Amino acid sequence: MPTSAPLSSRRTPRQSRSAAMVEAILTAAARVLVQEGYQGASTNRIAQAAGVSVGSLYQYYASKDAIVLALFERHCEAIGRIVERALIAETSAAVPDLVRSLVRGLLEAHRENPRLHAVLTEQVPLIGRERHAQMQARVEALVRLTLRARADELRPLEPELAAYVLVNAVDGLMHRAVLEPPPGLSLDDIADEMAQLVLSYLLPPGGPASHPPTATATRGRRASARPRRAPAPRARRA
Amino acid sequence: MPTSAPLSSRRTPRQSRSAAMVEAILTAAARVLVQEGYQGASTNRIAQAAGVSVGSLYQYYASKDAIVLALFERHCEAIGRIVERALIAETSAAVPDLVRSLVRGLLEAHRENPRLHAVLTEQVPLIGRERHAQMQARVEALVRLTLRARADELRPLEPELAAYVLVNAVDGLMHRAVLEPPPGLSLDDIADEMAQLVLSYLLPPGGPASHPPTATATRGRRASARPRRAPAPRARRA
Amino acid sequence: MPTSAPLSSRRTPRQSRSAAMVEAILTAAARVLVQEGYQGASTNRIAQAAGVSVGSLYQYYASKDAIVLALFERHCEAIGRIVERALIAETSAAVPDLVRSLVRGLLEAHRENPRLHAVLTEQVPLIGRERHAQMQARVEALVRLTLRARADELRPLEPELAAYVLVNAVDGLMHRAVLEPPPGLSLDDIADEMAQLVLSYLLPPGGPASHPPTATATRGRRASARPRRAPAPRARRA
Amino acid sequence: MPTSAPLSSRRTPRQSRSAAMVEAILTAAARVLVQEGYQGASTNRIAQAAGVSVGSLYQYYASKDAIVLALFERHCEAIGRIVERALIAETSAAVPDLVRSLVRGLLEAHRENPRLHAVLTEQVPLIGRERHAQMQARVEALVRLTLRARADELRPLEPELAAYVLVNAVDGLMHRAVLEPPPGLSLDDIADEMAQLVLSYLLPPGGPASHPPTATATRGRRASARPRRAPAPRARRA
DNA sequence: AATGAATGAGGTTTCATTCAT
DNA sequence: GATGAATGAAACCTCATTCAT
Repeated sequence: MPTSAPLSSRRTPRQSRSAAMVEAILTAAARVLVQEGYQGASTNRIAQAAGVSVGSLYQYYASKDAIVLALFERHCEAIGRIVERALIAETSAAVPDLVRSLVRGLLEAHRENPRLHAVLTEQVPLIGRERHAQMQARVEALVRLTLRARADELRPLEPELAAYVLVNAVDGLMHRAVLEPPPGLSLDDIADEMAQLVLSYLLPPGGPASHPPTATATRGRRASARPRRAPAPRARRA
Repeated sequence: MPTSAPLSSRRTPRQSRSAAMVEAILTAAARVLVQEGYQGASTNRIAQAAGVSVGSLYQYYASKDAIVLALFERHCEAIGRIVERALIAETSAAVPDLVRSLVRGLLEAHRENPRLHAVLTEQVPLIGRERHAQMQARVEALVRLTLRARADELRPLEPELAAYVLVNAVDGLMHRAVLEPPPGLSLDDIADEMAQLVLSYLLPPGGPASHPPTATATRGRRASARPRRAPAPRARRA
Repeated sequence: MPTSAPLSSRRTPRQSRSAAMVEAILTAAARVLVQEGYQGASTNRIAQAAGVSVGSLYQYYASKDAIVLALFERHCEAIGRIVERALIAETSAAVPDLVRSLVRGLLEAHRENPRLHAVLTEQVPLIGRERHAQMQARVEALVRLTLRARADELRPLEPELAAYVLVNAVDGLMHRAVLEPPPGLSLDDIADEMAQLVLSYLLPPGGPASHPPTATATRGRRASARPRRAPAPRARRA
Repeated sequence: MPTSAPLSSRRTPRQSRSAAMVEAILTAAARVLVQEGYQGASTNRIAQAAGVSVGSLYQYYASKDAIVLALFERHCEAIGRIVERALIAETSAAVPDLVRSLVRGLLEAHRENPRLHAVLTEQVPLIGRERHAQMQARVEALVRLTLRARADELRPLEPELAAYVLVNAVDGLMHRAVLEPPPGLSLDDIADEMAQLVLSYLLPPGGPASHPPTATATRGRRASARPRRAPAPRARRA
C-alpha cells in the first residue's frame, strides 16, 4: 500500500472503446469486491477479471480507491433517483402509499447487489463517508420537506428529528435485511413491516386508518390478507 | 499477507501474568484500531503499543484477525449483558419504560467507544459476521420472548417479524448516531425518539397512554419535558 | 517508484548480527551500483546480492536512497579524513610536499572504487548534492586556511578564489582520471602532474626552488627519475 | 522498463516536416529533462511536451536513451565547435590570449543550459560515456597539437600529459562552476582564474609576462589590481 | 505517417508470521 | 516463555514500448 493517490477518474470515456473498458473495469471490480472483499480486491485481480492489463486500468482510474469510489457513486445515484422518484413524483399519493412506495423502492435498489453495497458502505468508510453523508443529507432533506408538507396528515412531530430517525432506521434495517436475509422471513414481508413501523410512528394515533396496500402495490403472499393494525382482535399466534 | 491463519486464541490465560498480557494486547489493539483503522493496525504496532513483543502476541493470538475477533467478542458480550439486563431483569416494568431502558442501555453500550465499534463491525465483516449474527439472534430471541410475554399490553403483531424489524432498525440507527452524530441533535434526543418509534409500533393505537418517562429513568435535559405523542397540539417547531 | 521516503537508516546496529547485516547490505549495494548503475540497482537486487530478504533490508534502511546515501556518507568521511590528515597533520611540511601528499591521498581515496564513487556523485545528485557540497565546503575551508597560513611561501593570491579553483580542478581531474584512466598514462604520473599544476599556480614564479619529491614521498616508477620541469630539453615523447 | 532498445535515431529527417518533428522532440526533451531529471522524463511526457504522439516519437527515436543521446550529441558538437574555433581559428594569437579565449568560450558553452548539460553528463553516463570520451579525445588532440606548435613559447612539458591534465581540470572545474555557482564568486572571475591556472602551468616560469586581461574582457572586482604573475622580473624557479 | 490506447514486467515498500536465540 | 530480527509474498503503481486503427 505504497501511497495515497488521486481519486478521480483519469480519462473521460468519449469513444466507445473507452466506454466499454470503463464498463468492464467497473463490472469486474464489483465482482471481485463481492467475492474477495475490499482488501482482497487488488488492482491486478480486478484488471485480470476485466480481461484488461493493469496499465489500462490505471489509465482510467488513478488508484484502487478511485474505482471503488466510482462504484459507490453509481450506487448513490441509483438510491438518489429512487428516493426522488418516490418522494417527488408521487406528491399526490396518500402518505401510507407514499411510504410503502419509498420503502419498496429502496428495497429494490438494495436488493440488486447487496453484497457489493455492503462492501462499498462498510469497508470503504474513509473514502466514501463524505459522499455517503452527502447523499444521506439529501434524502433526509427530502423526507423533512415531505413531513412538513404533509404535516396535517401526521401526528405532531419535529421534522428534523423524525427525518433523521426514519431515514437511518430504515437504512440500517434495509442493509441487514438484504445482506443476511432472515431465515423464515421474506424481504417483501420485511418491507411491509418497515412501512408499518414508519407509519405507526408518523400517523396520528387513532387517526385516519392506515389504508391497506393499494391493489397495484400489492403482490406476493403478503397480499393474501394478513390484517395489519388489525381490526381482527384475535390475529395473534400462540 | 503471507498466509491464512486460525482465528481462535491460543492460550487460555490461567496465570495472572498471562491474563495481564492478554489484557494489554486487547487494550492496545483497541487503541490502535481506533487510531489507525483495520488496515493500519499492524500486529507489530499492536505489540509495540502493548509493550510486548510480536512473538508474545502470537503466543496468545494466532493471527491478527484473532485479536480483532476477541475484541469483537467482548463487544458482543457487553451488548448481550445490557439487553439481558434490560429485558430480563426489568420484567416487571411497564413496556414503555422497558423500551426506554433498553434503548438507553444500548446507546450507552455503543457510546463508549463508537469508533472501535465501527471498525469492528464495518471493517471486519467477513470475520465477525457469524459471531455477530449469533448475537443478533440471541437478542432477537429475547425480544421475541418479551413481545410474547407482554402481548396483552401490545397491539396485535407477529413476534418474529416485529422482533426482527425492531432489533435491526434500532441497531442501524444506533450505529449511525454514535458514529456520525447529527449536527443539531443530541444523542439523548435521538434515543428518546428511537424509543418513541418503537413504542408507536408496539403499543395499541389508541391504547394505554404512553407514560412519560418515569422519574428514575429520566435524566439530562431530556427530562425537561418535551411532551411526546403530545397532548399539546402545538409542540411543533416552526 | 511509488513515493518519497525517509533517508535515514532505521536501526542502529548495536548487535554484531545487525552490524554484519548492515555491512552486507552496503557491500552488496556498492557491488550492484557499480554493475548496474543507479537505475538498475533495485532494492530486490541489492537484497539478493546481500543474501538477505528485502524485508530485512528495509529494517535497516528506509528506502533505496537511504542506502545510497549511507554509501555516500562513507565516501565523504573517507575523503574528509584524507584531506584533514594531509592538511592538518603535515602542517610543518614544505608546501610542495604538502600538495603532493594531498593529491596522492585523494588519488588513493578515489582509486579504491572509482566506479562506485562515480555512481554516487553523478547519479544521485538530488540526494547527495547537499552532503557533497558540505564536504566540498569543508575541504575548501581547510585549503583556504592553509593558503593563508603559508602566504609567505606563495605568490600573492586571493585565498577564496584560489581555494575554489584548486579544489574543483583537482576534484574534476581526479574523477575523470580514475573513471576513464587515460590509455598511455599512469595514474601516478597524472597525480604528479596535478601536483605540478597546483604548484605552478601557487608558488611564486621565481620563488623558492620547488623541491623534488622527498625520498619518503617517492614511490613507484615515478621515482625512477623522469626529470620534472626538466633541465633535459629533449624530455618529449614521440 | 520493459526491454532494451537500440540507440540510434531511426529516420534521418529529409523532409522539412520530419525535421521540424525531430526539432520539436529534442527541444521538448531538453525542457523535460531539465525540469524532471532523467528519471522523471518519460517518453510520454516528452511527446506531450513536443505536441506529438508517443508513436511518432518512436518513429524518429528508437528509445528514450536514443533521444538523450541525440541531445548529448548536440552538446558535444557545440563544445567541439567552440574549441576548434578557439584553437584553430586563432592560431596567430599569443598563448595567453588564446587560453583566455578558449576558457571563456567553454564557459559560454556551458553556461547556456548547465542543468541540461548536467543531466546529460551525470545521469546518462552509461549511454554517453563513449561519445563523451571521443569528444574529449578530439579536444585533447587539438590541445596537444597546439602545445607542440607553440612549444617555444611554453616551458618544457610533455604534451600528452599536459593536454590531459589541462583539458580535464578545466572541464571539471567548469561543470562545477556552472552547476553550483559558488556564493561569493562570479563566473567570470572563475574563468579568469582558470586561465591563470592554465597559464601558470604552461608558461615558462620567468617567461614572457602573462598579459593582464585586456580592458574589454575585464570587469568586476577582478580588475581592481591583483598583480598577476607578478612584477618580479626574475621569476624563475630552480 | 500518425495516433494514443493498451501492455505487462518490474519497481518500491509493507506487514503477517516464524523461529533462532 | 519471551524476544525481535528475518522472511518473502504480495500490494500498488509506472512507464518504455507496441500496434491496431
